[in-house]
Amino acid sequence: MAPRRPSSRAKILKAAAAVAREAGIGHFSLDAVAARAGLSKGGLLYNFPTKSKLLEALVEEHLVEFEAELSNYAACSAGRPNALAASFLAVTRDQDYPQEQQPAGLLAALAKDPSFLEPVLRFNRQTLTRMTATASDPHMVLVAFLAIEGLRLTRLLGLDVLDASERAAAYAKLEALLAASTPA
Amino acid sequence: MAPRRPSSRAKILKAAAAVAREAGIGHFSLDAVAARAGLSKGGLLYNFPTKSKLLEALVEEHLVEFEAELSNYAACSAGRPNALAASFLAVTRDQDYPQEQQPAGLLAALAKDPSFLEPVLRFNRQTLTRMTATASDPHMVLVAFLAIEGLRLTRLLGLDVLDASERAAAYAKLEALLAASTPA
DNA sequence: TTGACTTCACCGACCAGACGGTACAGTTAA
DNA sequence: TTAACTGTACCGTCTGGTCGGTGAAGTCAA
Repeated sequence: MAPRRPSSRAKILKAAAAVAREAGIGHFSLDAVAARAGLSKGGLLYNFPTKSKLLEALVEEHLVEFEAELSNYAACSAGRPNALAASFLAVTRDQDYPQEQQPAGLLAALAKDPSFLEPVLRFNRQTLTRMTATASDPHMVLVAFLAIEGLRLTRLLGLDVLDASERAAAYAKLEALLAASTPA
Repeated sequence: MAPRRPSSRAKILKAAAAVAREAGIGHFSLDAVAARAGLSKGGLLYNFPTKSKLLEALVEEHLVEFEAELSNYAACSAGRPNALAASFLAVTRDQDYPQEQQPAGLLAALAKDPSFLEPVLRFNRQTLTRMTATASDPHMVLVAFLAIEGLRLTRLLGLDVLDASERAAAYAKLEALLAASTPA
């Protein structure tokens, strides 16, 4: 599991993410990744013996990064009601990047085989379970989770219809709902 | 615009949707669509001169169907607060199909070229504008819209983590929030 | 009526390029 | 020396798209 030469692997993963974003999913080719990483195809395939392994690693990397990001925010939200949901929201707000910076690797993986997203599904399920476990109003947390996923996924797919002020309003409203949530 | 022989076009579009669902996006090939439609590739390309045109039509068809569905529900919601949002929610609830019945053609189109989803973006933008225009609490409607999109997109991508009872609870909570919404 | 001609809808062989993956020889650091 | 790593050449497959047909139906002049 531990890479012997982490620099190559990391470089490749970064290049792969860039290719997925720029070339578009569906044009995610090994040649493109190798070229982008400043590497020959042989070198690429030495590090990732198949395209599937590369996509798997890309999904894995994204999850690890996101998890780290989430726990960074945990401190700020600690003690507040619905702390985890508030962190999830805060991460999403602060990652409000334009479409060119989305983790398109997830989509490239999906295009190859939907089952590559199973780790994401497990992570989301676990996060949701933790979020509702301590919630004063679990149903409100469900709605908030869905809204946040709505924000994240519309962004990922380039289907984000909210303008900047609407997004800000949505974030604020969600924060308020989470902070004030009591069973209806 | 009006097809001279609608039967072939309709048959092909149906087959294309089926192929997108069953073969998975990324394996959406013209040969597969032609075979599924009981047609030669030549015949397919007679009706849709390029793959792009086919995907375009697939997206268009989906939007038309969804729009019709939405206006079917408009009557039921008429008069209620946030009528359009309520309809949008109701359609989403009643289309709570398993993942095998999702409009995967949208993803196939996305894989080929993200700009194929622009009509969807326009439609969503328009729907959201109409939803907020008459809302007593526009920010609540924003949140509801995002939550519904969350439901729809997680479903589409196979990332739906809610179990049946949670989904039911989420639908109910959203209905309640929309029905009772007054400015916070 | 009939025969020449046109259009429509479709067929299927074929092609060129892209792509994933293999084979293997070379290089370099320990 | 050896093991980790890289580069290059190549292969087979898949796939979108082209192209020359084919039969059925219709049109129309003589």
